[in-house]
Amino acid sequence: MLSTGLPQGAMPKLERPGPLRERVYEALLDLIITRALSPGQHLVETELAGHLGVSRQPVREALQRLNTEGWVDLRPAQGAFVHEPTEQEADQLLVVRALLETEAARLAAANATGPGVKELERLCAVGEAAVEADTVDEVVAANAAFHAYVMQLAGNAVLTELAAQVDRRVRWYYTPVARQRGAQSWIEHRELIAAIKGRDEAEAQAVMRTHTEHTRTSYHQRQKDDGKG
Amino acid sequence: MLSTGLPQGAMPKLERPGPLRERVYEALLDLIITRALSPGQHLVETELAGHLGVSRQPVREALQRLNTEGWVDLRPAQGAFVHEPTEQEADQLLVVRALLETEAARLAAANATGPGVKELERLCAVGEAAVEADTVDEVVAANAAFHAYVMQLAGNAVLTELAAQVDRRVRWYYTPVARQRGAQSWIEHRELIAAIKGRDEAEAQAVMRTHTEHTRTSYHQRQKDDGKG
DNA sequence: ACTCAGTAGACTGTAGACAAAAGCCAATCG
DNA sequence: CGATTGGCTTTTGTCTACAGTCTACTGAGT
Repeated sequence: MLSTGLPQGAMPKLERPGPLRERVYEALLDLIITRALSPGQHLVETELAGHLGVSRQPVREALQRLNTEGWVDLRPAQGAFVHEPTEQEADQLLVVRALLETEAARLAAANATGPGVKELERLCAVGEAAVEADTVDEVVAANAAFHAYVMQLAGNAVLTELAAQVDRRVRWYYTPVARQRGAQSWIEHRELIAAIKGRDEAEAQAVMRTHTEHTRTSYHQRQKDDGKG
Repeated sequence: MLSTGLPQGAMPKLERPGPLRERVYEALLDLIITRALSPGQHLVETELAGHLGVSRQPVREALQRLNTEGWVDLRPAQGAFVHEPTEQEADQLLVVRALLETEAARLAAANATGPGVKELERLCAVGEAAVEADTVDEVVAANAAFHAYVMQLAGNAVLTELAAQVDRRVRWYYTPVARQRGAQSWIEHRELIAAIKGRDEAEAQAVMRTHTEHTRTSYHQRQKDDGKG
């Protein structure tokens, strides 16, 4: 029992810098996602280390983790290259993402609670406001938050972990498309909330499948537009 | 053009040792799966390094990869501990595995080819022979090979990658159970082959779902049996 | 007898140095 | 003129050393 009488909530959780490799990992991942490092680019350990002000070791560890997660390709005795996404791979990622999200929607409907639905509605409102304001970054963020919360409601940590990885990579390919179907997307989110609220697993599953399928179609449409533009 | 007249097929592909971290990774993973390293055990870098005859660095890199894949827990400034599987986590893994395998079955049915079905039948025969001979290790291996080939027929590399990871972890929990339902399992495999051969996506999906569900039930049954002892 | 401070040990986290492998370019020979 | 071989440069792969941090034990004080 603590006898200090310190207010529990006020503990500032004094920030530990945490392992360097973590921060290097996040820094590099950010650089890749924002296209500051373009696909196919050769990443030299000493350069990155010097640029980030650390030694080679944390850089190496970060690169290896990025390798296992598919962000960079690590060719033996030659170095790290930013992964080059292919059309085929993008499609496969979308298929898997659809699968995981659909299952999450079903489980969310099965486990739905009052507060959970309430939070979903709040997140949805945030997203709709962002669409109204036409602020792309916030729309993307709100979309991610909404899907993440559905995933959380599913209550399956393994599923969540996998979906997080797949989602980030999908979003890497998909960011330019986000704007195109802003409004329609949030209408479908509303439908999903209704299904979850009614604890209708089949309906939630169907809605999410349609939703992700629309995203996939939108992506392919974008590809065609780029081709002719 | 090679003018040396060397026989092309006879090139022994002289084995490159490959990166040390890879071999350390495989060695450690093997030790974990075979329970030579028991769950919760504290892994000391210097010990492992000395025991394997290498320096700490490759060991570190291997441990970090094992960490991202969920085999060990890496507590900061304290070291690596072999992950301790919980009942809940096992169930969640089985759910995800069922999901991935079911989708693979559907895709395999969609993409089925003559040679592919033929190979499935061959693998199934191998498995049935192993069951007949009652050689546990071979049954497990044949089962893994069969499911891996179904996955390959699905033709989705991302799905394959994820399923491989999940499968290995499931099998870690599940190995002691494998023996119990040897025969029934291969009957269901035959049903799956029939569905794929007929290119009936819905049927393949349903069969695989039932199949994985049986595995899950079997696992829980085993848990109860262990409990009563 | 119990609690708490102080201290010593062990292990990880990070940095720097050395050695080996792969790619590249130029010079040489057919 | 083309192909090959040799050396050179660059980059990774590995090892050793040092500093920071956490844990556990010991000993005194209440």
